[in-house]
Amino acid sequence: MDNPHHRQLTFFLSHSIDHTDPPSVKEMDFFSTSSAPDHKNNTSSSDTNDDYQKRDDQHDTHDRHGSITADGSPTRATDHHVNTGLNLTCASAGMKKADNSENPETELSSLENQLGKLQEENSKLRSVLDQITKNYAQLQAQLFNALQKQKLPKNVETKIVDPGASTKLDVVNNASVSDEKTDQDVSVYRSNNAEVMSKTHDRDDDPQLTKLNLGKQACPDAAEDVLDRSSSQSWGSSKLEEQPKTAEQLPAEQIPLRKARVSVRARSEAPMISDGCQWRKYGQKMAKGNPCPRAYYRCTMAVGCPVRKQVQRCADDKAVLITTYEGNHNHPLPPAATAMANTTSAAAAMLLSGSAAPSKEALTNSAGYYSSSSIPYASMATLSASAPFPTITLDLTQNPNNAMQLHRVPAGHGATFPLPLHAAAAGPHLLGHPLFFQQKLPPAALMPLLQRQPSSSMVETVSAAIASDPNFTAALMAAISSIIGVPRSSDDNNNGNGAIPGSPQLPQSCTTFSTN
DNA sequence: CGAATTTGACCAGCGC
DNA sequence: GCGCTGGTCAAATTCG
Repeated sequence: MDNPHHRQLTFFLSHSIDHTDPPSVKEMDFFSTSSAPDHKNNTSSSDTNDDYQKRDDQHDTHDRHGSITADGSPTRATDHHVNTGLNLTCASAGMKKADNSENPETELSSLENQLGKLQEENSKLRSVLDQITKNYAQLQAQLFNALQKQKLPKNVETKIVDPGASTKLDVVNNASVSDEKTDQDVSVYRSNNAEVMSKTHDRDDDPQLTKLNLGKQACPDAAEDVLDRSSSQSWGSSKLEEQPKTAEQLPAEQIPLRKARVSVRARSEAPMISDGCQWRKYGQKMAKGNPCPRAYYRCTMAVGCPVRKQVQRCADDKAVLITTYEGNHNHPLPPAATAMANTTSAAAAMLLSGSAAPSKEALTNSAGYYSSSSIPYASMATLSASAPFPTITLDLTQNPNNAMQLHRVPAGHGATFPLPLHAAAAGPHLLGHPLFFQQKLPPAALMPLLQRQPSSSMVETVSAAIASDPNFTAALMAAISSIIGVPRSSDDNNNGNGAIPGSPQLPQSCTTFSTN
């Protein structure tokens, strides 16, 4: 919104580090980001997008000064004000000085040539990025198709009305998760995955979505798309909305998904963690077994936004704030809110896809695999069936060595399967990957991902931040989702370090490191 | 005065 | 059918 190019700029900048870029790359709009020497380490939440815009304006002003000189303005003194600390600008200034004795028209044509090269370079980068995104989406769609053929020999409709087909879930969730609807919905989700992928490009008629698709990664997009359906329909239980038909009455692709909830546990003294969204409290209840009331909030950033969240303090440890998100936003989000939304969407998508796929043995096997590996910071995946909805919990209350735990709480008995997941080290690539729990994905297939784990410095940085500041939760989400959702929507122009009020911002290095 | 919050009532789902 | 519980509504209240 404020700066539609910001995300893209960040992407390019992060890659320009490793390459010998032509000066043109540095001179592009990247001024706004690279010219701010304090930007990388800027931890001020007041550094809003407006500030970036102001900086852009200032640089534009400088550029205009330069153009004045290029036009042969007699006031050559403006050359001395051009130095913004940018190499290219300096080089240009130096070049101008060197060309002072030459014809201004020659200088102008030279600048035009450079501009042309810049545009050409930008165009190439855009096309490369677009191509990568498309390839990723295609590969993911193919993978889902392959998994479908592997695990869904029956056609979708047959599967939906076949209660006996719930054995997959039963393996995971034990006998208590024989919920037929859950199985149906999950099955539909899985069957729709490929369709979701393809629809990523079917929505190009939406101007805004077209922008988003330019650089969107398929995984989070698919997750959000799926959850879009889930949220908009699952929350349709409201009296104000039309009741969805039963599974048997609807075509497979129209069957609403089972609600997936994403719960975030974080230590915080504040009554509510800041996630960048605007919420309105609409109810409060005393929940059974917890002396602390549960507060109900709905998103008020757009009329009809289906997203709800529940906030409650943990009965065992009242310092722990449990925030449960449900649904997906139907409107553009500010960077901070996008971060959280991406994270919860990715987690929910992973839950939905994973709950249908993994077997107990698979979890155990994978646990054995990972626990036998030398991956530090292993955590656990918890399966339970007490919840009416499959719930995934991002536990940020643990010690720094277990900065983030992943608990899957579908239904039942509270059985715990050891599934080491080091979200910070193994990377949100896995955390947000719907296939992470797929038992038929050989461990070897995950190795490349695991090998991409960031250095310990990243881990330590995040972990230390979490340990030192409970409000870091939202910022961590921003960092995670900045990786999961790279690149994100055009209005997400804060390098993934959304301006979360009261929350410290992640060093840019985190995002840059993980992206590469 | 409008927006946000509080709080009791209401409804639906579920288990007995 | 009844009671319990979770979730939502909406009038009343509070706040800025």
